[in-house]
Amino acid sequence: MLPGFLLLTDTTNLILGKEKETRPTSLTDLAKQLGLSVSGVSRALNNDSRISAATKQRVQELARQMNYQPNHLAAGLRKGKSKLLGVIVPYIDGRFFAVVIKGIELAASQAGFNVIICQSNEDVVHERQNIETLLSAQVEGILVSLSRSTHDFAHFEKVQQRGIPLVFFDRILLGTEVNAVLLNDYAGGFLSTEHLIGQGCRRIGHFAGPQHLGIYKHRRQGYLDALQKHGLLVAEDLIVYCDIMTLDTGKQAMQQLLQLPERPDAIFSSSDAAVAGALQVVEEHGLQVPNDLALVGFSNEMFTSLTKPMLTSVDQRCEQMGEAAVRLFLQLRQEKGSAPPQHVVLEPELCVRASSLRAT
Amino acid sequence: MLPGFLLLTDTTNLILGKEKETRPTSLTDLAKQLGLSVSGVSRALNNDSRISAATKQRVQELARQMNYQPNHLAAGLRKGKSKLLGVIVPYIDGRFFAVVIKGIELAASQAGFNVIICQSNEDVVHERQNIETLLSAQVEGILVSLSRSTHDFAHFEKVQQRGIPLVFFDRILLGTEVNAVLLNDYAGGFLSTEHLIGQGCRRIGHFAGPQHLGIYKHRRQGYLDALQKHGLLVAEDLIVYCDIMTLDTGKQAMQQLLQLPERPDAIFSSSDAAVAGALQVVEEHGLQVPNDLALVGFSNEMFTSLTKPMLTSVDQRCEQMGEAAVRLFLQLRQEKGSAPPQHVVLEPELCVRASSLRAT
DNA sequence: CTGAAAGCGCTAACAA
DNA sequence: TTGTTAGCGCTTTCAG
Repeated sequence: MLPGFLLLTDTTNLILGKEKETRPTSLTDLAKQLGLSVSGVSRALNNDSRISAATKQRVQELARQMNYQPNHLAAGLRKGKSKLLGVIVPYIDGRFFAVVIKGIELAASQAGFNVIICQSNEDVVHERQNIETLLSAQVEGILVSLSRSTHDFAHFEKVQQRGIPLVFFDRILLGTEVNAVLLNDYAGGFLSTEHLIGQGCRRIGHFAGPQHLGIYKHRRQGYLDALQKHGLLVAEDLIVYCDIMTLDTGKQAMQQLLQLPERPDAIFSSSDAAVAGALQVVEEHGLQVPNDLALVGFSNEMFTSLTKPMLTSVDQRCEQMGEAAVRLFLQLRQEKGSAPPQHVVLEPELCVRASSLRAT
Repeated sequence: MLPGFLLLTDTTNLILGKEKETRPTSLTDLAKQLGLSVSGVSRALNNDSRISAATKQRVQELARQMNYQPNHLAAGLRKGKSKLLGVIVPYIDGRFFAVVIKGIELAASQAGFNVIICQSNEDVVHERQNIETLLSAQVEGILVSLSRSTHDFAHFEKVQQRGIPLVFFDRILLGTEVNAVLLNDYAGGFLSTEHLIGQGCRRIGHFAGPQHLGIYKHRRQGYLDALQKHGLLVAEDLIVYCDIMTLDTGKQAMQQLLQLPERPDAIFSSSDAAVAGALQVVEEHGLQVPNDLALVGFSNEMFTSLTKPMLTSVDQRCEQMGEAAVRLFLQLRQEKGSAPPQHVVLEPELCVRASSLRAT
């Protein structure tokens, strides 16, 4: 065994205080000390207009001294407002959702909300359970990105009936009228493809994701329309449909396209991971990226700058998406559910890197 | 009284329901409907031993029908238990914390806890504020990974005084006795360095992080001890201290070491990002990895499998760390703060890849 | 086996 | 300007 543990517990100036288990100070405690009523104290602390500056002073002074901490549970119960915001994501590791959540937490805390995070693990059963959990926690709103296995809407109706604002982001169900923050995935597909065409590519392949999810469907449509606009033929055999988009499925997809009698000279992939896999396969075949075959991915993952060549990719504005979702929630809360559902659409940015920049 | 209950059982295929804003069903509502007392209903739902199976049946039946949702705020207020667990991390994007949080959320939800996430943004001022927020939210415990700018402990004492379990993970302050879940960073440094020595490297450089953080200090110590054990000289000019560890600081550090009269033949870096930067620089200098210069990073980031050559790295058991932190919290809650502070230490795993595997 | 009543800590009518 | 009172929804004694 290595001798390293000792280092972990070296100098100790005894900080852990188990002296006195103090119950948190309550309004009642303060009131007693001051010879005031609880409501008076409450008002003083909430800076109510009709309380003398002098008493406010006194109260706030003592509150600080006695280390008073308001009890949000109690206030929430009374006011019917928990100041809690629920978030459901398929998973939390992975850059996209992590950054979206960063944006959510930032915007929410600015508005005085705490954020409760749930993961559905891409499983609709979990997702249903998450909804229950969040409703029990009395959240004032729910932000959701759907699990991959969600095909119906029933469990969200309960939320709507309660009049709790519900905002979807990124992943929504096609054919539902809901409030949502979305990336313009169509534009992402269109721009990427047009960029490749501009680089002189003529046989552009596509790695497509599951088409019941709007994001993948739209990326594909953008791709198709760009081809059409520039008078290029759409060849269905150049499109590979992947159920999930990973490094490995990207490899397989690339293998498949390289078998074709006439191989593609570019790929627009709906995922960065898949395109990273493709890169490996292409090089194994002795082809040059980007000159023999150009690559564009989607999501602008961190690793796109670490491969060689670096990968061109579409940035999804993750952090803005989180912020926008919170803003939409705050707005819905004002409107008390009277407005029709709306979509906030963010525009993607094409980050051009070496994998699609041909020598001219 | 609202006549709205009936609507709840209506078949509604309207997707956006703005028909009727129904107040959530309460215990009182159920009690009235059943001709029972609230306490009876409460007991039935909590499966209390001294209630007839028959009534339990009846109650639970109606509860489901009326879509009853327990109010955790109210229960929490009454019982003094919120079933909320607070988490403070420096930031949430970046694989390490994201995965730790995944582990936390998983373990916590299994124990019936909801997780409130806060980001300190590496700022001690934020961190203090996060503590206030979480205390107000009446969390039953707090899991923290310190911000980079935290050098004192004052804001945590308040938490201890309240008797709220406090568990640190990964980043702790040296010289404090606290409950913590840690990686054996020392072993990580030791194993990495020994591995490089085993590959025939003799001048091994090190990218060191800020030494007031235990993690970086221990990694460096492991490195030093491994050198010593194998009779290699420690050269201080082979160690570069980086304030933050990014791709760019890694590049700079590598530049610096390549200027030396006698350049290193390996690097053990405290960070993957930095070692990825180093890789780029090394290749610009026309050197071969790993034969001219071998590389080992730390954290086992996803991109370590995407560079060429792939990067050897130390896996930190992120998900286990999250789980372990929750378990420790649950245990402390049982013990009511009578036990001395303890450290749970997880063993790292060296994931050997091409960047450190020399041809034999 | 079940009911009545008290109260968690806070806010907001209504009084004074 | 302050106090009184009631109650948010739930659990939990204490009595039946």
